[in-house]
Amino acid sequence: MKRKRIKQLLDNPATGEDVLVKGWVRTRRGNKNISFIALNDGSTINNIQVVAENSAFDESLLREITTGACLAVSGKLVESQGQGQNVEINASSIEIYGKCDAETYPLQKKGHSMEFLREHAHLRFRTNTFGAVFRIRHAMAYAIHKYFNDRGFYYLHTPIITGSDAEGAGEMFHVTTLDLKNPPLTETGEVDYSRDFFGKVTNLTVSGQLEGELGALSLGEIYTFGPTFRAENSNTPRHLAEFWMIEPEMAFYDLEDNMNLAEDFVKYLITYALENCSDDLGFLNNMIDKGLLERLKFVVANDFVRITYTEAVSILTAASRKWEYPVGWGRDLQAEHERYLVEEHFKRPVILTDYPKEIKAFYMKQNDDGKTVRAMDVLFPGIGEIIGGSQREEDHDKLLNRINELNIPIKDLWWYLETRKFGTAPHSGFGLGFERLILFMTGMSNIRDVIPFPRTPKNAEF
RNA sequence: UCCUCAGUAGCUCAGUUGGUUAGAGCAACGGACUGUUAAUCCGUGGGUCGCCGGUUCGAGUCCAGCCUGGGGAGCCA
Repeated sequence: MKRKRIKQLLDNPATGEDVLVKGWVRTRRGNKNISFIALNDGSTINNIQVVAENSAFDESLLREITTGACLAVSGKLVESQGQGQNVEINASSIEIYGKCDAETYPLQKKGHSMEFLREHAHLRFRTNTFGAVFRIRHAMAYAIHKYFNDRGFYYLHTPIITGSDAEGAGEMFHVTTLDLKNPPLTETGEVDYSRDFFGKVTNLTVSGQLEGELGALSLGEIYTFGPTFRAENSNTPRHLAEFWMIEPEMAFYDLEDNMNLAEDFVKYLITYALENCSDDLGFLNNMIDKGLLERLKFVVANDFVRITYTEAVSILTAASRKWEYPVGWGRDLQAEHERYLVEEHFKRPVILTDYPKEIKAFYMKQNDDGKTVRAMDVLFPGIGEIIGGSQREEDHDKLLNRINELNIPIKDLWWYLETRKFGTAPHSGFGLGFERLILFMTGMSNIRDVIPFPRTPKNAEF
């Protein structure tokens, strides 16, 4: 008999048929006559109830059906006599693939703290919460590719190892094959990277943007979706040392087009989840965050507020409120300021644009006022900046001047500058932090719980 | 990295001004129960009190250092 997924049985229950399911025991209840086994195979958050008449099975086999054990069960799918489910399987045979010693298995029938489960990341997939989170994570990854593919964007693979040290997005992880105990040295006593694997200093990428621009300036619209690495000593519920980022980059888009895309994109993803992950979202809404569904629907239904940095500073200055950090034109906005705008003043997602050039990256398009750049940050309730992007500076000389002002070594960026020399074009793009999106989508509160194996300072277990 | 809180049974926690043998609920295990839904009821076992020093007649409790984790901040996505 061919195995059926539990999702399939529950979605289209063909009662009366013999079925075969395989999965892991969530709980087993019963008395000396009958056993009820809740079985889950990961296809859905819902379990199927297996009913076994104890007299039909060896006592030793029944004893081994404990929480966590892996079973193959065949039997007839019937309407349930009990209240909690529509259908159940009357087991005719049970095979135990993997026993699970109840005395040493870390997961219990009852709830565990997120911290405890994080330390058991190899097993936490077996919980309802993490099953839901990682099914949603998958659905979002798929929806991202679908969104862009349907709109003529090309998926571009930008390098993970980079020789460019000029992206300026944070501390980088060094990549080397040199013997750290005994590295080759130059005459002046420095490490001689010309004898390293790539013949130069290399790092793990902090962004695929610069390479993404190269693709956009010929392919038109591209996006990247890959791992990103930051060696910052950040210890917060919103930061990872290894995370996934989506970076679309579009020729002929100005900042307005860029904002329109970002807003449409995020709303599409939320809508996709609402339509395709309702069981998992419903569970998370009940167990993790009672306001989750309401918030997701609200974001889809309402326009994002769009204001300039300068307008935001005015609002913050006028707010009758004490700031821990001062507000003033030219200062970067702090978390408390962003939170006020999103969660109190506007009570909806906010896109801030046209920041002072001093607090933004070198590649952003300079406005005519000489003071601001065509930047945009999309701020979300609860998680802060979910998207950061800009129109890019396409003017070769303006870009070169800015690079020189910031003392960025041109030898690392000659190829980037050449795109402005040969057939330059107005273009824009942004970066969306995938895990921050998943935080918002699931109502989870710590970013370490929305990536299967989090990498953070002092933690690379599993 | 800074601020702050915490670390006691498998899990979640209590533990009095420092004082004899460190407790509870849940889980596990044994038993009862004719269909259970985080089943229920009765019973049993289970401890390097994060680590290392110090103070003291005596430290889970007080002090110093370190480690780990949570929350907040910075950096950012």
